[in-house]
Amino acid sequence: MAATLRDVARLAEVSIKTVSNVIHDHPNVRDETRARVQSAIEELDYQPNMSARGLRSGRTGAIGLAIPSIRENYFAELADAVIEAADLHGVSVLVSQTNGLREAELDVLSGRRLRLTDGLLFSPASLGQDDRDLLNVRFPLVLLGERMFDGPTDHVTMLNIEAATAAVEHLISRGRRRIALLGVDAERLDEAGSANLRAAGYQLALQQAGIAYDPALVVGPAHWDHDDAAEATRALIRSGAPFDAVFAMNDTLAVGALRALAEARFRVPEDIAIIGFDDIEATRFSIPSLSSVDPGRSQIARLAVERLLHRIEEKNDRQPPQRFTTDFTIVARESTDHPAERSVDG
Amino acid sequence: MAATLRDVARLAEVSIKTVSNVIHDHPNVRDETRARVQSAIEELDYQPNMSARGLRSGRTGAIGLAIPSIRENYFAELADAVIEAADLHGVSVLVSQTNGLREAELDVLSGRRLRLTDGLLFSPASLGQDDRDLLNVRFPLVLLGERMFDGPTDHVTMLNIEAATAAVEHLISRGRRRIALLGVDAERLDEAGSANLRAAGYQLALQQAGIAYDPALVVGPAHWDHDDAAEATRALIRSGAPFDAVFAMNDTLAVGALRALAEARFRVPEDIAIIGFDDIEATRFSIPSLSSVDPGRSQIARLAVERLLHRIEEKNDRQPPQRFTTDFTIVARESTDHPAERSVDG
DNA sequence: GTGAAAGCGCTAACAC
DNA sequence: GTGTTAGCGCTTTCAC
Repeated sequence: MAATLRDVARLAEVSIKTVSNVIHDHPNVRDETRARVQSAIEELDYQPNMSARGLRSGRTGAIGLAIPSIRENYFAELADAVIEAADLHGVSVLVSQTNGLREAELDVLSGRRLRLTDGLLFSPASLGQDDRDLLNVRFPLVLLGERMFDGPTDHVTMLNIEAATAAVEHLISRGRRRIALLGVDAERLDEAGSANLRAAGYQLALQQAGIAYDPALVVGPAHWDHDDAAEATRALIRSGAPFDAVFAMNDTLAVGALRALAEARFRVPEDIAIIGFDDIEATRFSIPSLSSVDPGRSQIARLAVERLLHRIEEKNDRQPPQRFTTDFTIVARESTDHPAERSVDG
Repeated sequence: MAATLRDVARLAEVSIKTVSNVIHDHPNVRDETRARVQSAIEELDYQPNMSARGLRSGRTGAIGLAIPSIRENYFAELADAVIEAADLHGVSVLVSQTNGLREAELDVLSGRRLRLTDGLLFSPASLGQDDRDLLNVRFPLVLLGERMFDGPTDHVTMLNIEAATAAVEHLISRGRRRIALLGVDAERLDEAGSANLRAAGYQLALQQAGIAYDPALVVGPAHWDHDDAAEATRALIRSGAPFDAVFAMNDTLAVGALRALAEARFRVPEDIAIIGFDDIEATRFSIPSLSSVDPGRSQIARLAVERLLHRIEEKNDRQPPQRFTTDFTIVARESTDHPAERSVDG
C-alpha cells in the first residue's frame, strides 16, 4: 500500500501538518525538522494522493484538450506543443477526440467527457457561430481555432485572413496570376471556419494585385484530407481551366494536390507553384518540399495554456473574455521556388 | 457551485445512499424512487465529483500513455487507437511525452509524472533490456514496443522478425536481389529495440533466398527521422554500392529515402523498389505511394488497453506477466509495384 | 428498499 | 514552529 501523509508524519515523529508544510515549501519549519521529514518521505517513497488533494483543493492539476483527431498532423503538432507548455506548469493533459462530430463536441462541453480536469482547451470542428452560447460552461474554457468568434470565453486564433493574403501574395510575387484555391467550394464561401477566412484573404490578395477572381479556380473538398484533395485537383485539371499556382488551405490538401499534379505530369514548381498552410512537418519531406504558412503553433499552445491556467486561478473577479492572435510567417520552400515561365492572363 | 450527491438526495427526498444506488444501477430501488432521483439529477445537472470518487474507490478512471513524441506519425496513430479503445471502456487517457529521454522515462516509471492515473501504457525509447527491473513498479503497467523483453509486466508487441522477413521476401518476389537495409548501422546490429529484430528478419529472408548479406548495404541512421534517412540514403548512393531495393525500418525513413532517391534521379519503383514499416497514413500520399508493413496498430492498442484495465481490476491474485503479439500484413503499393528490370547479382 | 455514518488522504483554519 | 481538527464528496457496510 502506498504511504500517506500520516505514515510520513509518524516516521518523522511530527504532525501531518508539518509534513504538509514541508511538501508545500511553507516557511515556519525548522531546518532540522524539514530534513527529518524529507528523509521520511524518501524512505517511504511517499507520493501525494492526487485524488485526495483534488477533492480538498478543487484542483486536479490536469487540463483537457479536445481536438478533432490526433492523427491529423496539425493537431498532433498542436497537442505536442500543448503538452510541452502544460508540462512547464506541472500540469498534465488529457486528450479527447471528437472526430469532428457535433455530438462529441456537445459531450465535451457538457463536461461529461473529461471529468478529471480543471479546464478545457477546445478546438471545435462542427460547432459554429450559432452555437456560441454553448460555450457558457461552468468550467474554465479556452477556445482555439476560427469557427466561433465573440463567444463568452478566451479565444486564441491565428490571423487567417492576413496569413492567407500573404500566402497568395507570395505566389503573385513569383509571377503567378491564375491561382487556384483548394479547400472550399465556390458556392460555400460564406460558411464557418478557417476556410472562409482564408478564402477572404485569397480574394483580398487577388484584388490588391488587380487579378480577377475566377470561381472556376475555387474547388473543394470540404473534408481536408489527402484523398479528397487529390480528387478535387484532378477535377480541376479535367475542367480545363488554366492555372499556374495552387493555394491549398492546409498542408494536407497541398500534399494531395501534389500527388494529383504528379499523376498528370505537371511539374512543381515549374508549371504549377503550390503553397500550403500550417507548416506541418510533412511539408519538409514531400517532393518537392512545400512552401507553407507557419501559423505560430507553439505560440498558440503557450498562450492557450497560460490563459487557461490563469482562468483556473482567478476566483470570482472574472475578467471579460479576451481574444489573442499569433504571428504568422511565410515559409518558402521548393514548391514556390521558381518564377512563372510565362504569365498566363485570365 | 456544482451539485453534490447531498443536493440530489435532498431534492429527491431520499438519502444519499439511494441516489448512489440509482447512479450505479444497483437493484433494490423502487421504480418510482428511481424516477424521482433521476429527475433530481437532471434538474440539478448533477455530475459526480471524480476526485471524491477516486479518493474513495482508489480509481481515477484515467490511464497514462507515455510515448516518445506525439508528433511522430506512428505514435499519433497509436495514441488515436489507444484513446478510441479507452473510450469504449469509459476511460480517459493522459498523454505524456518522453522525447526518448532516459530521464523522462525514469520519471514516468517513478510515478512522479502521471499521478491521476490508474495505470500506464509505456512505450520506451531509451530504456533497454538492462533496465528491465525498473519495470517493477507499484502501479499496473503494460509495456509496448520491442526494447525490453521478459520483463515483469504484460507486454504487447508486434512480430518484428517475422514481419521484416515478409517485407524483404516481398521485395525478393519482385526480383530484387540487392536490397539495402535502412535504419541501422552495420556495426550496431546487436543493440536493443525494433532495429535489430527487423535487421534479423532482413538477414533471415536473404538467407532463405540464398542471397549473400552485404554490410555495405546496411546504413544508419540511428535516429529515425526524415532528414537523417535522406542523408543516409545519399551516402549509400555516393558509396557506389549497387542496389535495387530498400527495406526501410519504418515509413518515416522510407519517405526520407524516397526524397534522396528522387534528388539523385532514381525512379521508384523501376530502378529502386522501397518498402517501409508501420503503415502510417503518409505511405498512401507519398509519390509514389509506399508499400509498408501494417503492424496491426489498432489491435495493439485494443489489447494493451484491455490488459491494462484487467490488471487494474485484479486484486491480489496477480497473474504472471504475459506477452501478446499482433498480426501483421504486407501492404503493397506503388513503390514495389514493379518487377526488377534486370537482376543485379551481388 | 432505504438510511446513517465511517472514512478514503489531503488542506488549511485555528489553537497553542 | 508545530499540532489538532473539520470537512471536501463519495462509496459502502451495516442496521432497520
